[in-house]
Amino acid sequence: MCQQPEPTTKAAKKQNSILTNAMMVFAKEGFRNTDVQIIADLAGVGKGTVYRHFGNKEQLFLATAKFCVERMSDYARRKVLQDQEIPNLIEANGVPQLLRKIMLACAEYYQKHPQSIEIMIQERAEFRESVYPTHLMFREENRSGLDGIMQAGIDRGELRAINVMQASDAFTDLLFGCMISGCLQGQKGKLVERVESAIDLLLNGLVATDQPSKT
Amino acid sequence: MCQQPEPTTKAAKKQNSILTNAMMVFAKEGFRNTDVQIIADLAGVGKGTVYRHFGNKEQLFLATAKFCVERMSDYARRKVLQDQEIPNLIEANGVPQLLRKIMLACAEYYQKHPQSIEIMIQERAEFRESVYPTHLMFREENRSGLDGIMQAGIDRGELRAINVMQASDAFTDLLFGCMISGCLQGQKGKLVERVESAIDLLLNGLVATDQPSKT
Amino acid sequence: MCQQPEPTTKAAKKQNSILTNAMMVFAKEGFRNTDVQIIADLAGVGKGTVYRHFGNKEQLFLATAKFCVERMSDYARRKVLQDQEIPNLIEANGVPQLLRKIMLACAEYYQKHPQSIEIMIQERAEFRESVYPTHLMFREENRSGLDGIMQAGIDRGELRAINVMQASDAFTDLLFGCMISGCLQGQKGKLVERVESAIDLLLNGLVATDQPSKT
Amino acid sequence: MCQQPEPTTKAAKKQNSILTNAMMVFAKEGFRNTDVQIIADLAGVGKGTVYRHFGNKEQLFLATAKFCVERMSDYARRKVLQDQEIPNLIEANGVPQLLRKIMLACAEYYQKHPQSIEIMIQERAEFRESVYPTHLMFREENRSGLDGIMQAGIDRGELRAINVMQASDAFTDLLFGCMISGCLQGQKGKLVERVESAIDLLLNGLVATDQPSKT
DNA sequence: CATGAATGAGTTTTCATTCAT
DNA sequence: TATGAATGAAAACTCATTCAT
Repeated sequence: MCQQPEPTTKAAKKQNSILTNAMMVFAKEGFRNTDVQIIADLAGVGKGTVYRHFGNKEQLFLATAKFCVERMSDYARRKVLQDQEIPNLIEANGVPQLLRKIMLACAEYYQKHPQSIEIMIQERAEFRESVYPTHLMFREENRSGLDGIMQAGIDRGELRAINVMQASDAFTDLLFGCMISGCLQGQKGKLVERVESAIDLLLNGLVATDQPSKT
Repeated sequence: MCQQPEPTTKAAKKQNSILTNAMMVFAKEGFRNTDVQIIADLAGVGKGTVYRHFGNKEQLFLATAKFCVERMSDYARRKVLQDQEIPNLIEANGVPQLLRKIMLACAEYYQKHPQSIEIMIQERAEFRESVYPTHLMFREENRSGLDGIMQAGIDRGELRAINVMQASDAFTDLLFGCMISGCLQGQKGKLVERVESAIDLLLNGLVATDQPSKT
Repeated sequence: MCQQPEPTTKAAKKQNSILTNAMMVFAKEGFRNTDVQIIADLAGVGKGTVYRHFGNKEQLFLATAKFCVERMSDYARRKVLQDQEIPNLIEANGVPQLLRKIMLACAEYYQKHPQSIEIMIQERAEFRESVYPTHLMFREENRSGLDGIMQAGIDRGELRAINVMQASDAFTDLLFGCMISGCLQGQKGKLVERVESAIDLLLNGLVATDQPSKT
Repeated sequence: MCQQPEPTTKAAKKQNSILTNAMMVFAKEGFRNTDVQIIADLAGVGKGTVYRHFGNKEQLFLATAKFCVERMSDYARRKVLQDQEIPNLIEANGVPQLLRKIMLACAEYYQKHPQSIEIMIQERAEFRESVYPTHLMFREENRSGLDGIMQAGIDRGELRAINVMQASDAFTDLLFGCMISGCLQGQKGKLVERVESAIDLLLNGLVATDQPSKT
């Protein structure tokens, strides 16, 4: 389960090999530090072939970033949905638990593939506003999903009557922050743990709930 | 109030001018994309002078990052403390409010100086684990302060009996995430707003507190 | 006769062209004074091509030095041997005459190609002990030949019972000295003459042979 | 005995210190590789002072070369003459022995101060024909002396009736060759030995003197 | 006179991109 | 279609020389 489907055509296999190796090298060396020749060598193709397939280094990188996000997305979707529909999952888990599962699924993927984190950072660092970052596009696409789940949580009385968009942002920002700052100093292996703790705090809050009585 | 003290000696002024311009250019172009010549030109000095002062491009960048973090730190300290002691502030504001103020002070600085955010991202992207990132060192230095405030909050019954280290991490990760993902697409001007909303959610939680009664 | 065989493949021709021009420029300007761009321009290739073929300036220079020594070696070998075996030559000429011919063949080459002398000096000046100089390697390879001829001379009663290694050294040192100090002030055209005179003196000695009778 | 007289005035001492350190650095690093700053630092003066005294790097180097040759010359003169006149020395030693002593005195100096050899090579490599090399000027100045001694040797029947100029050249060329090629591979300590053997061969010749009997 | 900070011309080297085979 | 040799623009860095203090 949770395996990537293998590409079938020969051309697709070659593309896949290039992207896989590009991911490794870009993650290890950074975008500017990466020599396309190295990627071509690792993929076992000529440099010209890389350019034929992806146009230029920038597009190769962006394709790599997209590749990473899609793999993450696939992984999380399979992991969370497991062939069920969102409403069923809400019913079965309750919204808070479902939100937790979604975040943890993402964290799990990134913990297994820390290269994806590097790619994401490289993309942000190199392309800033000039290219709409792949992972933000991913977030945008999935925002409505997250927003919908949150709204359901409010409707079901499981969540406070918060602003769903702000809450979605807080969720993803928190995930981001954990990934970027938390994966240094050998902490890469503890990403899931860190995200879990952070999400629990976000769900339940830091302030003592019997606080009002104090007033 | 909240102004940087100006450097007095001539040499310090020159260093300051180089760093200020370096900050602008590195933030705009990214580390690898920056030609040191441009910084020298903007600072009104020869390229040799830049190298004389900072050794090489890498050290120039790291000095710039340190410069940014120190300015942020000074700003937040002045803004939050206002010549008072932490215990007094806790007494006067309560812990949740104080935590809010600290985060907002940081957010305010970064909203005013979005270049600092870029510098931070560039540092992470370029130097990864090889150099202990300046902003993480800053965080490390200040962690004990944040931890202490949280502990006081628990002792005072204002915060739940959470793990203070995890909570500190969650706070800073959230701030990070907001800065990095939120400052795109013209949202740089809304950083404070975004952080404010996120911190409120983290403080109060998403889950409805009267939830148990529903069961 | 005594012509270099031309390289056949296209790649070899290009390498040859680069080396030939490198020899000219290095000899004229010196190693440190030479801009690789100039060599590339003269060879009619891009600078990148030069680096592609030779790695860096240092290796380009060392390849040039090797190129020079090999050409000299080929020239001298063809000139002296003329398709005969050493023993035959000894028989036909006698050892002193053969030694003379060898030295003169080398001198002839250097007189025709004074650039080779410059390259040799540059190599010694720039790389000192760090790289085992090309021409010393050449000497080492050919020492045994020279030693053998000398030993034959002693055996045949043509040479005094000298130490053959010391004598070989003296021969080559003398050639060296003539080349380096003698090729200044327009004396380059007289190298053969100078070597010839010096070798004759070395062969026959300066001291009057009827000297003993004076005692 | 054989000590350099110390400079007396303050300015002269400073010049001397600069030259001594320049000799060390130029010999170790080569002319182009040497940073004038290093020399200034070692001499304990400002870089400006070096330029004030010597004009530019080239002139500093040439002054250093001159300094080296003069020290060598002084050393050899003191060592050979020992307060006597040339005619007396000829009378006392005979010409062949005197020539030997002269060469060995030079060799001794260079063996003690191999840096001087490097300086000589650097000068030749860097300045070629453009500047009349210091050591060749030295040779020119002393040629008449050597020529005179040789002529005396011929007149006294100690030397064959050779061409004295050619013989002088052969002597110095041989010394040169020994110095330049012989002082590699840790052989610097054996320079005197090598020169001694070479000079003996040059004096006595390689060809067997009873050769005529063979006819 | 002495100093050493400032300068910028000059060089090496890399690597994205092209295009002839 | 695939290749990889060729290219040259671009950038980091050095250091001889100057000159204000």
